[in-house]
Amino acid sequence: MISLLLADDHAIFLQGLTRLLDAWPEARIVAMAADGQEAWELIQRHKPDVAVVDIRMPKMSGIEIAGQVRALGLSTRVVVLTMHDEPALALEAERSGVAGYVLKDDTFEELSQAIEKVVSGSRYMSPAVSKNLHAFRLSSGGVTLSPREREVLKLIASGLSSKAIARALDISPKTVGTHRSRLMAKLDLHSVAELVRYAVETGFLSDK
Amino acid sequence: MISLLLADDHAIFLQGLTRLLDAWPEARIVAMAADGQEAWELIQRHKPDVAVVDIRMPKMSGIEIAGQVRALGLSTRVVVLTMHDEPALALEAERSGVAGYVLKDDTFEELSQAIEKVVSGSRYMSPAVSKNLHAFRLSSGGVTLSPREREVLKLIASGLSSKAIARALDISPKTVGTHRSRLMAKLDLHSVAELVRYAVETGFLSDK
DNA sequence: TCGCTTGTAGGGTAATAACCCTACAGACAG
DNA sequence: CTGTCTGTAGGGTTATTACCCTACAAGCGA
Repeated sequence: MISLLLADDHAIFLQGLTRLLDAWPEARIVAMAADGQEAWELIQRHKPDVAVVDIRMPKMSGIEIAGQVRALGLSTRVVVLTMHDEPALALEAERSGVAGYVLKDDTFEELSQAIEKVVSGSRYMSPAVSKNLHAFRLSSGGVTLSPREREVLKLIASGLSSKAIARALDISPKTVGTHRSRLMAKLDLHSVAELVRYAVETGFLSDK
Repeated sequence: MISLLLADDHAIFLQGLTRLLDAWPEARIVAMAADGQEAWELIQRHKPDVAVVDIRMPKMSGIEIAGQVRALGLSTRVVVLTMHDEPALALEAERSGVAGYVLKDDTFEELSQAIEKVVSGSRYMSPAVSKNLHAFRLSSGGVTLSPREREVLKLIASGLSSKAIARALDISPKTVGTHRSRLMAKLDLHSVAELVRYAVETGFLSDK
């Protein structure tokens, strides 16, 4: 019997998912959470076999949870459930030690399969995502943004000007400009508008 | 017995919701759809009492469906289910004739209440949203963007420069600038970055 | 009819962004 | 220990944006 923790900030979704999993004999739900921090605390307390967590949650993202789980060497396997079929996010998840990656527009069968897969020790990625991820890697998209670049990107996407970002980070506006240029070069984007769109769509603002 | 149509592009969510509604004796699900267009066709065919639809769906948004339902004078009441507690979207929904507005982070009880409410002829809006909507209206946020302004906003958020937008719409870059200024004045935003963020977050790109 | 909004377009100026460089210290990987 | 990446910062130029105006015809609602 697989012990499960579920975390999602959308109550209706959580309720529905609970029903689906209740009807699945392989697993037993041992805890539920409505935000990331709560989920993380419950994982430490209950040490479930698998934690099924949303990526986009208040306080702490599913990816951060996976990072913590790995950092503390817990045996819990993390399966993230997300709406966005976003290669950049999937890459991020992979790097954080996420064991399973399932889309909300996959079916429940896909999810239960993922859960079984990850308890057996392997990784599972929704076919739709892995296909895109592959294409993404090939298309020179396998870029890694440095922590500082992420930080700057987040601020750009928040609507701050270079000058404002410079003040916020206590660096020169020229340095902000350099970071912006490098971001644009790496991502092959050519205007703030595109950067902001990229950031919002890949969840830079709300997730991390 | 209330007849229902469900539409959501997230299969897991739809499956979970189905379980929840199956266990609710008041209603019977007569049709389900995975995208907006399919939902709209099934509404015309089955004429359900209530259509519970996601806002953000491929091909056709829940708001567009509500508009069509009203345009054809169908008796079906539309309840939109959305993740985003976004006053601008709620206003848009209200104007399109949506009868109920429920957030995915409300509970199922909230949804069933909304369904009962709308069949009885009244409107239902999730308390969290109506609170924000009220604040939004007061805070001079009750702005209406003209069709042309929406169009320009969409292009700005797509990453096009004024010059490019001018070419696309076959108008002068100066006119684009005027639209941009008016958008910024109306929305109290002061940079493309903020406009793009606003557009993406209120779903201008993917929803409408 | 009067006022308001819309869509169009222009003249200005100042600030910012976008793109070109260079430079250098520290980290880290091969 | 040599090369690449990162974070820092500067000098340039040009393009674009942001913010001032004005203007006018069309439409719409009071």
